[in-house]
Amino acid sequence: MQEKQLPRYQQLKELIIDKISSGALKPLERVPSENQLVKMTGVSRMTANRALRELNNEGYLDRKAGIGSFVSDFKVNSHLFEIKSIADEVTSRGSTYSSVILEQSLILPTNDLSRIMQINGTSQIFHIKMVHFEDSIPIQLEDRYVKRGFAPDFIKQDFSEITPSAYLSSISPLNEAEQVVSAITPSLSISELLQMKKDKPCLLITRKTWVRKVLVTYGKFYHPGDRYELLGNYGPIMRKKLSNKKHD
Amino acid sequence: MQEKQLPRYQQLKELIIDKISSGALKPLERVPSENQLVKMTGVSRMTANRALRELNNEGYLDRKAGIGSFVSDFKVNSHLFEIKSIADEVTSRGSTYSSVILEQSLILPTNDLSRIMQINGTSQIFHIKMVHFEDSIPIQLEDRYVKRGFAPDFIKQDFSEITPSAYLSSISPLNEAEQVVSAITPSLSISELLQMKKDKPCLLITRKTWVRKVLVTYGKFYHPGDRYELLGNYGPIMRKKLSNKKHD
DNA sequence: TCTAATTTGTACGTATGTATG
DNA sequence: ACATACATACGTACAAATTAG
Repeated sequence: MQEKQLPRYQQLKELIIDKISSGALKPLERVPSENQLVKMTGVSRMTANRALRELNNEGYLDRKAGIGSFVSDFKVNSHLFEIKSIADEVTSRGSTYSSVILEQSLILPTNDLSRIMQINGTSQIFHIKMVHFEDSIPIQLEDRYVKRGFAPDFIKQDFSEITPSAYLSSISPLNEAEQVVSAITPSLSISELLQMKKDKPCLLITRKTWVRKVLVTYGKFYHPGDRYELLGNYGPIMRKKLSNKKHD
Repeated sequence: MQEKQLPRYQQLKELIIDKISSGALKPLERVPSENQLVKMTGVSRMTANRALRELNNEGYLDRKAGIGSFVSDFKVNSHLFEIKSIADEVTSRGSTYSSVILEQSLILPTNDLSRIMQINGTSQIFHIKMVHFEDSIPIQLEDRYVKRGFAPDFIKQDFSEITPSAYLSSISPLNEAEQVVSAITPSLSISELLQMKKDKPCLLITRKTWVRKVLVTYGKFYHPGDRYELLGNYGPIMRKKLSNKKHD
């Protein structure tokens, strides 16, 4: 039903979020200024200001006085989700990142997989399996499935250059994620790939991500329990912005 | 140095956050209305509105048109931190919660502990050790230290009635937290307390919480890997408010 | 049911300051 | 010096929700 219309600042926000989600506005691109929004939509400048200011607070935009408002790049988005690219994580610790690709293919999903990814069993999906290293020591086994329509060129990418996570974020900012963290005893093959001693535990992160309410990826990420920790900060600490980017 | 003064709406926000953090304003208590803030501080109503509105968005306050603005209760705060009381978690799944207390005492910290908790080695601190059960099956071993000054009556509490987490939140909303999640092989004693099979992994959460920039608790939470998962949602899903509370 | 008072929510208009190019 | 763009602040107005009488 929804007879009632949303407030104008909210309509403006959703208009812009939609453009970001659909890819019409890409990371680092300029969004209309407050005054442009005034001319375009007829709202007052304070209303346009509120829309852009709140989008900034929510991490969708980066704004700078005298410059303009820009769509956040995927780093900021991943910060929003507390999900960082593993390569960034490693290099930010001052270590050397490397990777080995075990599989990169287009496959038919199993029954379980087609159910989880909410697709027809006859639609092919991408599968990537790779190990990520920090200073030549394995720290993550990535086993990920990607919906074909979302990233048609997934199979052609060189994932030793850009991680799947970073590549997917570059296509379109992911706007929803769910992850489950658990501790497991790894299978023999996983244990070997991660060069773990027998009977040592694994930290397993199972993650789904959505774009515009459509599930686009499903992945399992295995970490050696004694070589990896998942860190979370909550509270005012979060309120730090990095930036120092060039625009245009 | 900070010659430059903060914007007035920000000063107002910090004024109110300080009162919440210090306990001068407790959960569910009324905060001054916009018009009262106008009279008290001389700002315009829109400035007072912005301060209260942002505190609402950040989860510090619950506002209702026609009623007023109130400090969020600890449930909302824990939502902010993504840290729920284990008892709530269990009962919200429809299971029965119970617990066994192993230790509840005032102790002298070890060297490591006094360093971690940033206190003098001669100051006593509280120690609680207990097991939490879901339908009589152990799901968490809690091993927590609490600074004495923060909760002087900690030792007298009946933690079979209220969990340490809920009790601490009731004293003062925690406004900062850090947690590290890892997978470990539990020691024999932990493995027995959690009724785990030999060599099964544990999910270990090590958590520190602060109030007003002062570390008040440090705890380790052990979960059987096959009976516990840590769930995180990120994105627009988070934007749900429950409420239905009585005010006055 | 009606009215009035209070409180929040939204919207507009205006003004001034600061940062950038 | 000037134009552009964001940041803050004040003032006003009306609407919607709630409570008190």
